Amino acid sequence: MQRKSIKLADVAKAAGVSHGTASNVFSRPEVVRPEVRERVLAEAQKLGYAGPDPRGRLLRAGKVNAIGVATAEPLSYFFNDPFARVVMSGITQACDATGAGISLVSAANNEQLAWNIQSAVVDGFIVFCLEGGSRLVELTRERRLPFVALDFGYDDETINAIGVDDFSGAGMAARHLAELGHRRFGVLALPFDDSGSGPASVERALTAAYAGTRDRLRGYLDVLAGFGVDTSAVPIYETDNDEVTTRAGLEYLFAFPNPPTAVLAMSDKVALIAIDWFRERGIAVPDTVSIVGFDGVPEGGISKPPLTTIAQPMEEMGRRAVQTILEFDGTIRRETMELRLIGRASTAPPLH
Amino acid sequence: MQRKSIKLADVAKAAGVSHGTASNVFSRPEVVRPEVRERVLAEAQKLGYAGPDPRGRLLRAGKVNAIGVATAEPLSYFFNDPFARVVMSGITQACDATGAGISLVSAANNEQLAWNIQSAVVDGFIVFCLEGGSRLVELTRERRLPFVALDFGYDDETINAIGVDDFSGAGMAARHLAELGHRRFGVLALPFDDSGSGPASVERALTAAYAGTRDRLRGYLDVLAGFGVDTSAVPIYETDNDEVTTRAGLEYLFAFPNPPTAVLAMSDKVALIAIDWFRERGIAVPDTVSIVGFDGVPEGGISKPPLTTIAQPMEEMGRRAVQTILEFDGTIRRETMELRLIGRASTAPPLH
DNA sequence: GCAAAATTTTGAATCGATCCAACATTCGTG
DNA sequence: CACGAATGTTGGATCGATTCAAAATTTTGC
Repeated sequence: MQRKSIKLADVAKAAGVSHGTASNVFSRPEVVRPEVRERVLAEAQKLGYAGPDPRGRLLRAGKVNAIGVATAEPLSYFFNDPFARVVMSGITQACDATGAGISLVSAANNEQLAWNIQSAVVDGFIVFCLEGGSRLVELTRERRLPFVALDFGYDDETINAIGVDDFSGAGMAARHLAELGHRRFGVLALPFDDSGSGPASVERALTAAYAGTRDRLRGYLDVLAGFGVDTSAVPIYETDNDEVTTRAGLEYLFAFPNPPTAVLAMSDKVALIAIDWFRERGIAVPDTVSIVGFDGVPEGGISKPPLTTIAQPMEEMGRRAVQTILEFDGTIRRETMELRLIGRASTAPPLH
Repeated sequence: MQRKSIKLADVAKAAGVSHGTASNVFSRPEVVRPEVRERVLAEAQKLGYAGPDPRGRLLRAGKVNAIGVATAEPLSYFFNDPFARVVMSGITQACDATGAGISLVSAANNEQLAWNIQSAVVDGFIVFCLEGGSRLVELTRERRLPFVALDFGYDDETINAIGVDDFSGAGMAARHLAELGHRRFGVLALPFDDSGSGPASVERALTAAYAGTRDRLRGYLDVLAGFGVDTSAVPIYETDNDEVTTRAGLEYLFAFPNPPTAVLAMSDKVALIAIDWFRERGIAVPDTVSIVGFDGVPEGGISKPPLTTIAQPMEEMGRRAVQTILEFDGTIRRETMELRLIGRASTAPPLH
């Protein structure tokens, strides 16, 4: 805009006062004599001074009053993914209440991500730990700012985390179906590690790198075993939590001679894709097949049929995350939030 | 964390090099001898140095590589409002492509807002101009950074803006209904100014402070007049674009002895609330009443019945906004985006 | 072995503010 | 009028880095 940007010192000089006084005019106006204040303000106006540059202020001030929200997904994730959106909703509530700002941090490639995390001007980070979360956590840790991992997919006890009890949550889903009378199951899993999708053996699944996925699977199988199901025969398909791999997973599960009467999906997203797939093939839900999701996203309430699911208190998690950052005092805080079975119309007793 | 935070100078001293060299180790590693680099890095590690503080860097560097997105609504608006979400989706796409970050700026009260805008560390602003937009624009203008107003609700030719042709868009909606044969209309308007909701006269509406609302109304009436409708008799209700006032508006419109067969809603949000209201009362849409919305939010595609609407290219607007900021060269850019009628099942010829 | 060229390192200047101890001025009061 | 208190103003120090011209060192060429 200007040839060279005006700074506070220029204004001070023009008004014939010290820069200290000029600074006071803007940051503590009551301390300077009205007459002088007017003069400085007038001069600032004349020079086209844009007001104290936050960069300068920031350097001096301790805190920024903004928190960073980081993910390894592209930025659009925050606005398009249902889970993220609900969590963000909770985060914004807490930020609105305390007047804190939000910086969205993310990047397409890893290098960008590192840079973006290193250069975010924030008081702390909330990290969405999805696949590849551990790298993100390392990057964030290096900033040595308070940060909290959301949805901890692994068990590093040295960082703040807010997560859920995947094991017992999955158990609730399995028990719900088993109590309805189901005995033939299929599992649509989330990624076990970075290696891609496909059918998975129980052994592989139980030694998965991603603790969240692993615990959910353990939760399923543990309960099913209690109901006398031969868990080693339960087909498991590892999806990428996307449409293509979920559909591939369904083809796999329903190619068996004795297909499942109940599907355990590790995310609502996968479950909703499955419901579409069933409809397309004329497979009745819940009459022919029951399905339970995981997460509790709003979309699950309006699908046809509405989805039975294990709901995470997403908004609450977002709010807690902000609190954890703002109130951080050096002691690690790890919270496990309650999961809740929401029984809707996608589950029913098996026909036979 | 630390008693006192480690800075680059400390590391430099510890490693026995100048701070200039220490700086190079981090920002241009290739320029310093490997041996020295290792030593500095090792020392940094030992001291627990968190890497160059972005605040310091920022002061020196010209640009921040982040853009601010501002609104007078609370932060949750960005994640809960359908219109905002789709626009944000476009904004994030453009930011992802260029590697820019996003800071969300907003505040519950006006004072906070001013402060937040003044202290946002960004290269420019995208301003969501809703009600109260002009104050927001003034605040932003004072920062003397590039900024672009989205959905320009008023006609200040001195600022960048990306908007739509409200007049002709509204005309499309009205023509669609008129051509179906409708002659009795009701209008659910957005706010005309800050003064609250209620029935509005045509005169008041046509002199409204908010140009967007005014132009949409003019667009409706202009076309309707062309079809021989007595526009002075068309009931208009000013809503706050929320549930309560929309329902009040519907009570008003449908209390007339000869109620409308077609409703012109100035936003999809209002239109979708209306559809709910109709269903609750057993009023068939589109058989008894047709309704056209405005905006083209995704929800309109899955309502029952799906909503006929005037769609704004929201994602594209978001993308353009980012470009406008990043490519700003001092020349004002005002873009008018194309609107498009999406005909869906909420409109049909009147029964009689 | 030495001058010239290439590579590294140095340290002062700068970015734009805020803070604060010291100094200056004004005011009230006996 | 003098003195202490109250109120305003000053300018140096600081926040934490980057930059760049100049100085120091190493390498190259002959």
